[in-house]
Amino acid sequence: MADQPEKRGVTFREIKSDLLERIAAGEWAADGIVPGEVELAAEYGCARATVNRALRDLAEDGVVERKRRAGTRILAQPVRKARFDIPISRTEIEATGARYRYALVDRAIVEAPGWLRARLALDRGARVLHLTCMHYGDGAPFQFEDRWINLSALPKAESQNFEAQGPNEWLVETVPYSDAEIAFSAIGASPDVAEHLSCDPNTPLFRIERTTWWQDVAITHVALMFRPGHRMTTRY
Amino acid sequence: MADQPEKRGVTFREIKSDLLERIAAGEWAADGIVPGEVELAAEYGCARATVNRALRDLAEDGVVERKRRAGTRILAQPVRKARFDIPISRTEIEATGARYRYALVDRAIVEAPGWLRARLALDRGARVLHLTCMHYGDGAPFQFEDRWINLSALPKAESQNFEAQGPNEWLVETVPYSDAEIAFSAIGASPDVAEHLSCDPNTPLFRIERTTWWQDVAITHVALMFRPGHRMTTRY
DNA sequence: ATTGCCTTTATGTCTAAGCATAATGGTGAT
DNA sequence: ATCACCATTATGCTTAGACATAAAGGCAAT
Repeated sequence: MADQPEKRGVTFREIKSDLLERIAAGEWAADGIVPGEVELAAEYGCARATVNRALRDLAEDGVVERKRRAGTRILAQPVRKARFDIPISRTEIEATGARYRYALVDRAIVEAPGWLRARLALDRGARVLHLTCMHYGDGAPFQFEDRWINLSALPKAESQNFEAQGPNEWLVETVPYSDAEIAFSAIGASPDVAEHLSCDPNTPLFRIERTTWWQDVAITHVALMFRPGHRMTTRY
Repeated sequence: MADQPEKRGVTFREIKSDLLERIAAGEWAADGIVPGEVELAAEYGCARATVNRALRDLAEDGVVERKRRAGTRILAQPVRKARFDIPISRTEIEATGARYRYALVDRAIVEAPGWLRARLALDRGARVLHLTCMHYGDGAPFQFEDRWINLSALPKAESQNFEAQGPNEWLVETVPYSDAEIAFSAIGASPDVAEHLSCDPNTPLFRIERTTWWQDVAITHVALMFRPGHRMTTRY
């Protein structure tokens, strides 16, 4: 049923898509366990590493689940995994061909409010830099940024005025590769945000919140509110 | 600078995180090109395949970009890639420990409206199945589902009444592995949706829209409106 | 100057073989 | 019966070597 006796080896892509078809056809639906790598390699007439690569790919796509010794199990209800690019606002705007403009709205050094202390695991009385900024595309409001930077983790931020360059870009340059937690949600525009985005208060806005760590110490927390009607899209 | 002369081989994970550190430290920031695989393999004292695995992983994470012959380039403004699990509502609700309940609100076979024809590339006068459903967690409204199914692509759907099983689960069983486009946005609750989600009209709701194809023919389009305050979270 | 071809080169992938590791299931002692 | 330990086994990872392929850059003919 799956026989590719090419002289040149079978590719892991071929194996992957063949396996996908066979899974979709329900070939192993019974107990949900796929034959072992050795068996599949024999069947496809290739090395085990090639089957391994195909199965590893399928596992990354969320089609199967692999556990040592237990074998490769087909997920009954595949958890499809969508991938999103998280661009910085300049890139996102310029990708549409629009002219990007940045503006600092407000800058203040304050004691971290309770909700932020909890979120970033800060000490009582920790000082944070609070920035609010606007990002425009072709002059029209695109995104409102409400950012908090942990000054004890990133004292350099205190000497930045963020008038010319947005904190997002500065942070990407300064702390480029960090861990992050990201959350998507909807929120009504507060009067202040509504003003900046030129919309009515309580207009539903798409919001991204992101908390960023570097080696387990919290660096920054940001809420990004997009102009009304913004859609974030991907294919998978 | 990077010297792991262990007797047992260096792992690709070690190489990956070491490379990340070196990239973050700006070691090759100048022209943005990382040494070739052979060179790195010599430096780490491991096989090229191991370096390859590490670099491939970094490329998948959006840290570097790899091109044949051209080498491995560090992305100046790394497009970080977040991965989201797209669960079906039953799974999502049961994962919180809540009791799941499904209800069909409405079912009708209609001519596809213009916006849907455009989106799914349907012929004029194409018939579609329009379903609206509710998903509850511990009796409380969780998600409102507004689904359209292309009957010419999936005639089997017509004989389903969807009273006991939601269309999402049925589709996952029936057309398991398909292509999809997904979009996140915010929208105000329509009076109808507000009623079902027990909230006020115009309450900001997080919305997921998904269009699904199987072999280039559109199967279904769905809009999922979540209860107020819903957050969709991931780490990366 | 432009076009087309050819060489070089770095990544992409496959093979064959081996050791590592985690989970399972059985065995034996208490 | 219970629990600690050990053997088994499927996946996870590394090695060393080879061929494939795409892209860059140079060379040559137009």
